[in-house]
Amino acid sequence: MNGKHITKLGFERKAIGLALAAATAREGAGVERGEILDELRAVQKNPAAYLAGGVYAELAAELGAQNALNDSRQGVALRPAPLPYGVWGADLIEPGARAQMDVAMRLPVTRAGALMPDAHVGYGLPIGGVLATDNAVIPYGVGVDIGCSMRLSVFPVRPDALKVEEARRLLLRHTRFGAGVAFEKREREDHAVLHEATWDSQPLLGHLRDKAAAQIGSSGSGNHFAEFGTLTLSSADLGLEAGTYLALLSHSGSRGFGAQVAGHFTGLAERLHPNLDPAAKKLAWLSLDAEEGQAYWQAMNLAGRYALANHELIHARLARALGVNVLASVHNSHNLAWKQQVGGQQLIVHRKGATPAARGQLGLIPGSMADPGFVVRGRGHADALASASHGAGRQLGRKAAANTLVKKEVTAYLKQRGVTLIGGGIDEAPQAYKRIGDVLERQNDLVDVVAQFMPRVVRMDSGSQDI
DNA sequence: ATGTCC
Repeated sequence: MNGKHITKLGFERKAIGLALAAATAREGAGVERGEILDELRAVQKNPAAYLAGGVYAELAAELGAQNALNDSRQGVALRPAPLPYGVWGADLIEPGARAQMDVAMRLPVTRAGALMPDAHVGYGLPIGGVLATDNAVIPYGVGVDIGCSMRLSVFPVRPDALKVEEARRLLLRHTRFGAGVAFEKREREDHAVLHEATWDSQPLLGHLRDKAAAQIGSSGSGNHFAEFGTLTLSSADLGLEAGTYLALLSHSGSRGFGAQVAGHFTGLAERLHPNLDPAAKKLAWLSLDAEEGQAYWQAMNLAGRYALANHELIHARLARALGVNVLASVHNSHNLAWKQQVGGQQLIVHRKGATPAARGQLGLIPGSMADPGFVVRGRGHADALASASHGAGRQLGRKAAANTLVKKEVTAYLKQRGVTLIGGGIDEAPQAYKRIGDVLERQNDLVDVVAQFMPRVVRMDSGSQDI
């Protein structure tokens, strides 16, 4: 047992020494390390129960004092009722997602919020949730896949000039999917984001730098995809004439790097709020006045830039393989927090599966693997905190989709729309998603449609059950 | 979302 074991449990300042002393005493009494660690966790969870006496009494007293200090500083009581918030497409949103948003609107740090029409249940804040807080950032208000984002490239190529077989070959050769997937050293591509000084600013980031370098330019699993399709512009926009174009659309995030940053900081936030109402446990926040909050903010923004760099490498590789230059491109992050003016005050606006939609801002809202996606322009709706949905949103959870959808029906849906799929799981089937037309209709005061993108050849990771 | 505990 050493200081590393203790600090890993989250003990801080004077509690580190006291925990170490108690652990050493227990070791001397012949207790196994695993059991001692369990005891330390129990003391941490409920210090009051150990105050009366015994080897952990001093530690319990110190933890109690630290908790009281944290509580008085940060305020852990929830409001008795949620602050009011706007809901777009209430008829499309399951009660569980509303209940999660209600809890978020009761946090003492919350000032405003909104729920987008693609909303569904997530960890902590629902997917499709927008939450504005005062000087505090909530790691699970951003989500596990920090910086998850979209990118569209439009090519100077007629859509039918790229044959299905060729598109398949290009995607298979130039994209890489799957949890844990990385590139061998000789295959790796470089990017300026890997050389930022930010990596040296925190031990955690320094530790994750190699993983980030190995995974840059890859696409991950779940709902991530890269697809060739047809972009239709009914009138001139994006610097392009009206017409149809070959385009590439990708959905990708910050891979293992971002996931580990999210896990580290949400754990830290939970430990800093031991007395937070259990209903809001996954909404534990970090104050931006504290070192921890500043460290998360720095790591989160690095993960955001890293995720966008992933897209850049994927698009550059495919454009190179096609032998063309990109005519126009659009990108946006939809899992991130921003400093934003809300009602004359600067707040921290978390978007967890929500597209930034300030007035005039371009964004991308995909439909499903076999339904159209849309290039949109924000209308800057104040009550939506200048946001929109980030897609169609799930109407079936992964398990429900795997249990209820039939492979034959999914294949028929793809065939009917002329979509070729590489990989993809039944849990990502179009039928597992809300109808994108319904979702767009519910937010026509949040965004205007600029162009439509119909997928033709789609690559995803293989899910639990293939299609 | 991630090889599901740095």
